[in-house]
Amino acid sequence: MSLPRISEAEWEVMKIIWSAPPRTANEVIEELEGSKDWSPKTVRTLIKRLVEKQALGYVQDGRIYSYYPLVKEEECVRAETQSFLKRLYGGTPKAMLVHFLKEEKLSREDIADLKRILDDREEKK
Amino acid sequence: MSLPRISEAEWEVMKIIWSAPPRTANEVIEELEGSKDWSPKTVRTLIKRLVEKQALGYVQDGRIYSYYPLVKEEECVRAETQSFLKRLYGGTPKAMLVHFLKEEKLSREDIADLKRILDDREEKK
DNA sequence: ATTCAAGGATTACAAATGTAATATCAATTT
DNA sequence: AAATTGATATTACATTTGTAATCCTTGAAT
Repeated sequence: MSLPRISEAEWEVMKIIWSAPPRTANEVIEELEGSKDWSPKTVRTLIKRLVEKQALGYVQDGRIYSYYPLVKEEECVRAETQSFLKRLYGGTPKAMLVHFLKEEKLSREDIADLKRILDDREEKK
Repeated sequence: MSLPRISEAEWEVMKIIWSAPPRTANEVIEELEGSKDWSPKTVRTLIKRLVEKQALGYVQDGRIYSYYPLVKEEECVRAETQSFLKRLYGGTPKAMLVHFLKEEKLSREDIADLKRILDDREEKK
């Protein structure tokens, strides 16, 4: 089963549903209210498209639908990440890591954690 | 000056022109022949759109144009990366870094390099 | 001078995306 | 029973993107 292509706006919806499925349309709409300035109609359109793409399924309870993911978050994240990596960094993770480690905001603690992970890997070799 | 939005296909063109500007359309077409199965017309369309978006400028030599970037690669990469991070990882790079540092193929040398980068950052604090 | 080929310019056209508005249907309220 | 309300379903419409094809122009070949 191949993963559907999830657009930028659709990701916002998926993230909410992944975070605690199943969700009704209104729950999604409400949760998006803080972050996005979308009309409820817009959100419903996004949900509908995700159902068409078979990224979401639903169960009906009376006249209310509750939507749940048909695709796993990790898989979608991995696929997106691969495509992103390939597009921007020629597919090799190291260039990307260098960029991130150099440029992105990391706390001192984050840095310590990351170093520990690298140490760990070195030992296992 | 705000960065233009560069589409997936357009990135392929930009990467080539960034790598050694300026480039003629034919040079870009030729270089893409190996990796992409695009008609020369398609590549020209992409170039034209990038000019419209003011991602590329050109100099004319006779009837041949040579295209050069109007936007910096690092800036575009950073912008794309930010948007990607925000979309998939809620804006915090750490989760992603952990994943990659743990899972991706890295040589012992890569690991050493990465550690050095982290050390460097720590000192600058 | 005429023709032709190769650039660039213009046009094409469907699918995806952002961003809704309108229509319909059923349950709840009066 | 009629009206209202609040779900879902259908329709809308501009922009972006992928993927070219056709048209126009000019320098080169004959």
